[in-house]
Amino acid sequence: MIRQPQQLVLCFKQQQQLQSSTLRQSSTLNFKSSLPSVNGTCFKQRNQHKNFVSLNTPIESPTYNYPITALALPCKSTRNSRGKSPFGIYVPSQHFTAQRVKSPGSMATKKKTKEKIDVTKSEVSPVNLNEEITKVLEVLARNEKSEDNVYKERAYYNAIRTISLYPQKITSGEEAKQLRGIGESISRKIDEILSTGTCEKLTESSSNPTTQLMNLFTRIYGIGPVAARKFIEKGYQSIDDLSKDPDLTPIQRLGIKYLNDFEIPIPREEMIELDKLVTITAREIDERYTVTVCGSYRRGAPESSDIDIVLSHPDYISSLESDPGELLKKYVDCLSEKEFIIDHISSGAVKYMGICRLQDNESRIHRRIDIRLLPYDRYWLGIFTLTGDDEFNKKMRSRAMDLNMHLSEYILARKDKSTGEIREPIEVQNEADIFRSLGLSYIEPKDRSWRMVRKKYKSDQKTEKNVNAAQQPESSSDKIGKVNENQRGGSQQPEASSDKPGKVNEKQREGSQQPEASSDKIGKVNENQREGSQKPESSSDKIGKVNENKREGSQPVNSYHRDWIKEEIKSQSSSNRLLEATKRIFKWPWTGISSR
DNA sequence: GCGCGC
DNA sequence: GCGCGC
Ligand SMILES: [Mn+2]
Ligand SMILES: [Mn+2]
Repeated sequence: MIRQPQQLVLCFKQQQQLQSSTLRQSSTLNFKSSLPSVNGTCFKQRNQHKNFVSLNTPIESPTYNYPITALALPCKSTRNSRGKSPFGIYVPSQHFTAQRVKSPGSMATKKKTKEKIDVTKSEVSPVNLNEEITKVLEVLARNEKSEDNVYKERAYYNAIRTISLYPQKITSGEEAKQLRGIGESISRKIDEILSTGTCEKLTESSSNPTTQLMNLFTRIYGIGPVAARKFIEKGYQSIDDLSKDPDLTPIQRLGIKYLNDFEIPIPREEMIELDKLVTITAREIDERYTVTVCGSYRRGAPESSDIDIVLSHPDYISSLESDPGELLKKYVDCLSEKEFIIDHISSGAVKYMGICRLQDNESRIHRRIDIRLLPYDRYWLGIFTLTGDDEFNKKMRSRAMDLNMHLSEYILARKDKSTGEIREPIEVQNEADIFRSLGLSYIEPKDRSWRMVRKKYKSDQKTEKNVNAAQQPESSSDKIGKVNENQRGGSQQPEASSDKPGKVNEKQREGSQQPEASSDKIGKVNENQREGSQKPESSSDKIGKVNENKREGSQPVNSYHRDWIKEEIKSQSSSNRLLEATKRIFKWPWTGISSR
């Protein structure tokens, strides 16, 4: 029985990121399954946010008459040239893997294409010499984001990163095209920018009212591409129009209310004050709370966009019997009583999102605050994930998949080869354990900002000790003192404090204090640990006070400069091969950027 | 990439 | 399913 081509809807959410090459329109896909073998063409439909696959081969199956919603299953990224099964789809009650067919032609042309230059392989520019170009590309990237074209957005950011590192002023699109991340389309735009200062795509979009409105509306917290489009279809022309809509969700109303404040970055000085407040507040309720401010702040960024807190308590661990209870609520209530938290966006048992403000003076700006309650014994996985950035997390999880493992803030585990089932967790006592299990060299928090565009750098003095730190963030012209704070913070590795969370043993289940670091770490533990203070301590934001804070009995002031041991960089640099391998795996080596 | 809350 | 978080 011959059938018409069937459409499959591919949903890429919550699955391994699919490289744009995998998603390119007209890619031929071949599905091998319990159903007869089929293949189809991948395409994107206008005004649809999903990717479709139309089947070229007719299929006969009981599911034929049903709309088939397909999920892309974990797939090997295309950079894995061993390329087992780069694609898989899931059909309700049917489960089959699929293979992307590489046409012989495309293989041949792939071989023919010239090796692209990796700018990070040689000396990079300390400053962005091509700002004229990257500025335009940044707007184009943001436009694509508003339209929900995440792959195009990423492509632009990749290009921007390359170009901003390029050690010369680019004089032609052809020159730029030699670099990785810049292809036909962007190189053409570069020629346009060089001769006219702008490009057609930009002028076109900035004169297109719909694009402008998309950009405007998606700036509002709680309004994504879908909602924005809906509001535009209703005919709204401004935020004023929008705010009269009865269908606005409470969250979107907050988004409008605080639109201006949310776009003001949080300087690191303020982050440190916020850190102090949230740390002290937890101690006031219960000494056993552990508060760690993560996100860009932990990556050492000079500015942050919000406050990301990992909260942990020995009463909540990753066992079926353990439940989060009111641990998070109690903490949030306390912060609300202090009138620090003033509005709530969402509030669950393990994740809280809200709005806060320091009150010491009227000029304080409203800030976004996120709090995640994570199992005490999974503390380090939580820290790792919540430190990010998102691109870094994706790459790490992708790496885990390549190794047939699963990585999330809750678990690092191997998967069963045949069933794909997640097996028992791999022990994680600190962040270094995660890198080790993934076969990677240790990457410092300050080197984990893989998404954002590099802004300013000062040329670097490479130390033998820290081979990773090819560059350090340049001091933002304002504060000199901040630089030291950042650099020091960057290399500071909060690991394995004497009472660090992460390990649950019998004692702990009874709610007693933490044991010492695991034995395999002892050799690396420095003098800090032997002090055996009750709680992870912290220094204030000034280097001069570090020693002072190391004294036993001093109160933790914030979570950042906690008196944890520094992961021995020496052990990293001793394995230069591992470092080189790590850089190879991720094609974009970390460049020392600290950004939010 | 994976997970939370609505 | 959307929007958000990293
Ligand atoms: Mn953040
Ligand atoms: Mn956040």
